[in-house]
Amino acid sequence: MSEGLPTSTEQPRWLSPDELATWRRFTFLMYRLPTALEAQLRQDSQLSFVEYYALAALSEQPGHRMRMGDLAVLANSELSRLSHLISRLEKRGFVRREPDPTNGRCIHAVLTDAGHAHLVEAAPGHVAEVRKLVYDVLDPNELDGLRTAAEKIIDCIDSRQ
Amino acid sequence: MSEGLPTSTEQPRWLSPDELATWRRFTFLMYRLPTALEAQLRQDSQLSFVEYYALAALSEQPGHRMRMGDLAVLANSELSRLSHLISRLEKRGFVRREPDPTNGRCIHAVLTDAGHAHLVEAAPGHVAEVRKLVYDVLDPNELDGLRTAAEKIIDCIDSRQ
DNA sequence: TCCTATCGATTGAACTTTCAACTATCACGC
DNA sequence: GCGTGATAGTTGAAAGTTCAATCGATAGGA
Repeated sequence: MSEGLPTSTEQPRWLSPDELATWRRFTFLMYRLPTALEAQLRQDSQLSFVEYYALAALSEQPGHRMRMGDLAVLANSELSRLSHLISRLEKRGFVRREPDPTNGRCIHAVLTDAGHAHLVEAAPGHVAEVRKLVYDVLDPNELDGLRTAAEKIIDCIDSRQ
Repeated sequence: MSEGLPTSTEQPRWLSPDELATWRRFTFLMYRLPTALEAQLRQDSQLSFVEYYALAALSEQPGHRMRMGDLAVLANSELSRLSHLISRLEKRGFVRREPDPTNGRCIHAVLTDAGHAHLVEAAPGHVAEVRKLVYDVLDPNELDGLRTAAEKIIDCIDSRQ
């Protein structure tokens, strides 16, 4: 059913045609942009979007290491998903697991040298793609708007538990 | 690796700290918003985001029917994904397949009465969620900016094949 | 007419994500 | 010290997606 035309007798606050058009463009973007970026990453570096950002997050930590739970937050993943993902990266030799000496419950994901090297190879191509698809296309004003909008929506989601 | 600090000798056009911050917020949004919307849809209507928009697209067509390929475009899916998805919806009685009499290669996905009824049940809750998370949060100016930004990025992606 | 290429769609296998159940460790009150 | 509950992470199965192979229908040329 179209969100533009009420056919139920329930809530009356449907989207206006204009709002609907914006929504369609935006959902399309939320699908297409990740797809486009992943295509480049897979092609050139055999990495998915999440894998790249997991490695990237590790590379920014002192000691190239991080607790699984913290990494899950940075990589926008649930713990279970991250655990599987790290297992796969471990098999490829990009990451290893080490127990946290200060807390027996915690596990550190540690970037290996091979993993770091792979990331260093992958980063320029990925960043170039982000530039081409986003930063070269929007002017600073539009970028700022995007950031504000993103922050507002995220705050709203966060504020509901 | 951080996109903010070059460690490779290749391309020099890294993101500035400001650009990087914007990018992080935006990727976070691209993950969180669909997740939040899907949570509501699954909870209240046992539908995924794609399933909802596939049913919605069908409901807007004359005869509540559409060729698989066209539906794939509207639902932001590849044909294979859509084929599996329609099979699942078919099992639940929301959709059926019919051959296209005008072209033996084509198949129509047809919304059943049960499927339409389910969509009518689902729509108000979903639209309310979109309102709450997006339209109630952004002012018309910001919405407009979002739309322009989305259009520009999509155009850019489309223009590269 | 036949041969080939292309199109629209399906299929099954491989892969990834999700979900629920489980293990192990720690924190706290008693 | 000893249960009880919360925390951190893993695991396996189920669900969903992606990829490559396939199949039938059609279009276009020799």
